[in-house]
Amino acid sequence: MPTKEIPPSQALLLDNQLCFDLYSASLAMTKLYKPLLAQLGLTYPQYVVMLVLWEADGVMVSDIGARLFLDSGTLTPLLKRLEAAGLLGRKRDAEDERRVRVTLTSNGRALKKQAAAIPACVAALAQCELPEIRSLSKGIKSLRARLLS
Amino acid sequence: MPTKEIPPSQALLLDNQLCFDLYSASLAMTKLYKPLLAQLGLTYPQYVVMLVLWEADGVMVSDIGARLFLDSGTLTPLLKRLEAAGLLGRKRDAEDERRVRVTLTSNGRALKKQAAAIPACVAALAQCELPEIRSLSKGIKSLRARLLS
DNA sequence: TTTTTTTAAATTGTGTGCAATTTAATTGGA
DNA sequence: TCCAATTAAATTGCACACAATTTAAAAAAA
Repeated sequence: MPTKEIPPSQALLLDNQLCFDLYSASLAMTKLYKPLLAQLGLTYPQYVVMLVLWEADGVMVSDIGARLFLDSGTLTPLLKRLEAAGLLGRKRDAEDERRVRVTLTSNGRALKKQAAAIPACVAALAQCELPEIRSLSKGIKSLRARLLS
Repeated sequence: MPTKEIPPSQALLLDNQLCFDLYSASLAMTKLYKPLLAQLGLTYPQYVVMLVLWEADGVMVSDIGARLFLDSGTLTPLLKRLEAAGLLGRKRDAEDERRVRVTLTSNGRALKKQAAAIPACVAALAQCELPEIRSLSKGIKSLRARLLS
């Protein structure tokens, strides 16, 4: 069985880099989403921010960052674009003026209905069955947890 | 067994998006590589370009793009930075002046020795055993092939 | 209470990704 | 042969990611 160590001569082969599998598959996934999200006027990172807000509206920028593993340097300009698009509002918290609370507008909430069809559409385009998705998802989440620890 | 379809009410939950697992794990992986690659003066995308060239030197920009699924809009400025760093040279092909051939310098070839330790180092930091890496890699490569088809 | 430290966002600067366009060279017909 | 498609890089413009710094506010310490 192929469980031997990788010889040094093959350690740097591109095809042996799990990092590149993740990197290239993530970019390929984003390309698949692009035409679907374009119909909603969203980029992929904007879409995942909307996913967070559709689950829990009225959260702080830092809460979104903790959920998505992104910092304010990424989120602040992205949230400003979503605000300019009329999908959400940003307001300093009265309790703690350091924090900024993000709240969906009615347009932002309404967009969820249009997004509802996307996951099934992507699974179909990717020719993915549910068991494979579950298995891959579990393995990648487990890896991610160790990468971030 | 948990093989039932996902109900519509859960289809948009962030934790059910394989795309986000890939996206966040890829970014986490890049963060793990960053301090290691900083010692070589490389970013992560620059590193994968060097992996390609260490396998096959003297290839065209389009060959690198085909291998990495990246276009000239991404590669041209990246290759210019690697050229400015003294790791490679870019020269118009005499056979076909549209094409640009990329060739490692002696410094670029020498850097491979310093990079040799990186894969094992990453696997250790990620607390990854070889069977898990192989299994994940196989599953993600298979998915990527369908995403790009 | 006053000062120091910590914290949350925002800002700045660099390096990707990629769509769309441009430039220049090659190819493939009329 | 000449000229219209095609092709390979480069260029332009926009949107991330993220390190490093800044700003302002809250919390902790002296």
